[in-house]
Amino acid sequence: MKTIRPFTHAVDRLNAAGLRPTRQRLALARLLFEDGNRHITAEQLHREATEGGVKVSLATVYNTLNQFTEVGLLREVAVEAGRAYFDTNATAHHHFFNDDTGELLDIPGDSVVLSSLPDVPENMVIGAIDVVVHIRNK
Amino acid sequence: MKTIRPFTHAVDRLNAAGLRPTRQRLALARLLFEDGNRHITAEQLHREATEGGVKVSLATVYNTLNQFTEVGLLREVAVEAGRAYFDTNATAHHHFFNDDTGELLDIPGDSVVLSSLPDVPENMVIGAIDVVVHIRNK
DNA sequence: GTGTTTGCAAAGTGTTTGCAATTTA
DNA sequence: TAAATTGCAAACACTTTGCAAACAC
Repeated sequence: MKTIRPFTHAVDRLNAAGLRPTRQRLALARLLFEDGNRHITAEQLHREATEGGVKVSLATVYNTLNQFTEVGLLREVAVEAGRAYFDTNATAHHHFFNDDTGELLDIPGDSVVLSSLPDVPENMVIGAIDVVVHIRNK
Repeated sequence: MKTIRPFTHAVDRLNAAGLRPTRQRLALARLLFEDGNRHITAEQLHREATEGGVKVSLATVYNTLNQFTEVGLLREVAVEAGRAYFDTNATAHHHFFNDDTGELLDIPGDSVVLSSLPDVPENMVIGAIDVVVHIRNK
């Protein structure tokens, strides 16, 4: 055994999520999950797959990212209108967004903490909380 | 004088920002700023203007919203990919976003406070900080 | 075999842009 | 009248969808 994988194999992830481990989904899952936390757009993932010799259409990349998000494997992060970012870390955490480059970055550890939660309007519940700290070159 | 305006007149705002007070910009500025804090998309503002008898093209609404944002009259809030929201309160504050209805709402007062700011990557500065609390019907 | 998934191309959103006509200063 | 602004339509960027062919179980 050469490497220690932090999580299960891609096949197991897909099975656990009830998604058939097709060639395309497996390849995308490996790209997404085998290198730790990633922040990626559909175009980026498609390019990576293609350059890595994986034949998959852009439409399938979109569909797959959406499916993965639905089953909780990914989290979608809203940072700018017009482009969807997906985060392989689906647990609660926050982000830097580089407005110059479009790069999305985890904010390490607990260095941002919300000191209190607001009162939520009547009959509503809180879903996700997104904190995006926009940064740019000095 | 019938009403007390919390801020200057639309004309003055535009002049102060170095934008010519054209018929379209004046009408849009009134819709945006005369009723206090608003959260609005280009489509919504265009519909409002049209229904209120103001003739203005959707393209001009987009251009105007972008110009207003550039000069600091508005703030753009990223809440979901694919749609831009503009906030007439350009000062630092946070938002509820109703995932069911697409409605964007100020979080009142200081009920959310970031207890500490993260260390920013080398040679970078913090621009805006967006906190979006997603809510939905119970 | 049967139901699922894929790829393609077409369609769908939301937004920006080129340019002639209009408006503003 | 010179420069800025507008409206229209076309272009754009990103994403979704319909459907026949390919695939997984």
